[in-house]
Amino acid sequence: MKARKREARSLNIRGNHLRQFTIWRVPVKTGGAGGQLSVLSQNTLRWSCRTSRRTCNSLYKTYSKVKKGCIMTKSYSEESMMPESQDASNWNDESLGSHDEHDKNGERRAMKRNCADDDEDALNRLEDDEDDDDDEEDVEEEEDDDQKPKRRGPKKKKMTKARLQRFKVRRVKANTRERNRMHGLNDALECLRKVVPCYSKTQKLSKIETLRLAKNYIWALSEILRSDKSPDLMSFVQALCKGLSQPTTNLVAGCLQLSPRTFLPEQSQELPSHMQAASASFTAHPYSYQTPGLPSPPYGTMDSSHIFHVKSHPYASALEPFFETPLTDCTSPSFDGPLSPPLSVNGNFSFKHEASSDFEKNYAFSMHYPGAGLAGAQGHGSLYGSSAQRCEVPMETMMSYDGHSHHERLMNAQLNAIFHE
DNA sequence: TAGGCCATCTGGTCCT
DNA sequence: AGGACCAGATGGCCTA
Repeated sequence: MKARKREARSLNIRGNHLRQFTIWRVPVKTGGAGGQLSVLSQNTLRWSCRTSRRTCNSLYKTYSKVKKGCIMTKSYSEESMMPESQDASNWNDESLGSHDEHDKNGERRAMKRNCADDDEDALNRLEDDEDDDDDEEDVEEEEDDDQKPKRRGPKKKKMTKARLQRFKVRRVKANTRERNRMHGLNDALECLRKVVPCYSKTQKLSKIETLRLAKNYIWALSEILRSDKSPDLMSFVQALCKGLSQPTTNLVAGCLQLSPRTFLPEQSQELPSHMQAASASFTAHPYSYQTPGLPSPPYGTMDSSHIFHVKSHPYASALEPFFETPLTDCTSPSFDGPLSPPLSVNGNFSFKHEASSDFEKNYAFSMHYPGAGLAGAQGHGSLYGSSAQRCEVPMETMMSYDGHSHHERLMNAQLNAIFHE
């Protein structure tokens, strides 16, 4: 590594005033932030970085290889404009390196790896640790009488070897439970992804976007029930996309074969007058539905590859103004992932699966599908007409529905439903 | 290089 | 004591 000896100065780190250590400026281009490799002592190096935590860690991994056998510590500061002369004791400080016997993070990471690979192996390793502990004295609670005020209340029991082992085993089991719990949560979220009006296997909605879209979807369906009339497509999609990030909006637009430009609020003033009127009929609501200003990830601009294209549609000419590209354009790259539940604003359409998919093998049925998905299955179905129109598929079936092999047919059905009045 | 998203670990809190 | 739940911390992966 090329480092330039810069200067010698004193520094106060964690109350320890270090004098006359050498700073090596590491040539890292971080928009003026940069990093410094400080030689605190003969065998102690310190990586300081005026960047974000993520960048600091990344850079640390690179520059920690500079001098093997040394104790490496690192620190970072989010304030990239911090003057160089500023005391680094204010920086977020943490210790790293296997040489640091107080390295809690290193131990945590090691435990993480063990448990992630195999809990049994981790437990075996803990047993090995237990063997190692036999050579040591019992671990007692850390006491710094000079540094910290004495605690009130009952003293903690001494951490005997047996207690330590039980603690470790308990921790491993708790990690397993927590992992499983999060997996269950993710499974439920995946189910939710499949019942909101936008689903793609290759471009999954993020967790937060899935929740936002689901909330919007529920609200939009509720509004339909409340007003007892079908909204227009534009206002419905507007309601769906409120507060969503640009990529998610694009995805929803793609699922509906719309151009996001035609319904995004910021572009609404550019819409033709009849579209604005249509939007107002749905968005002006006594509940004063508001999505708080949510930060949208800087994913970039609209990606036309997400836009659905259908081969033909009976309402193509009527829909033409809403679409970014001609509906008859079948040469454009098609949307990789279709909708999961067929989206219907009024829930009047029906479709039948043909015996050509994996889905058919497991779910042979013909049903009238109220686009509400969950809502339709649970209670909104009766509001969409006779019992014959209700979804009579068990919830488990609904939740595991996967319509990837029918996306074009479903899309046609959806559009048919949306504009069938 | 920055930042978003995610999985995982961890310790605290609450409840049984 | 132990399980469920939660939030913070961390590193990996990915994209702009």
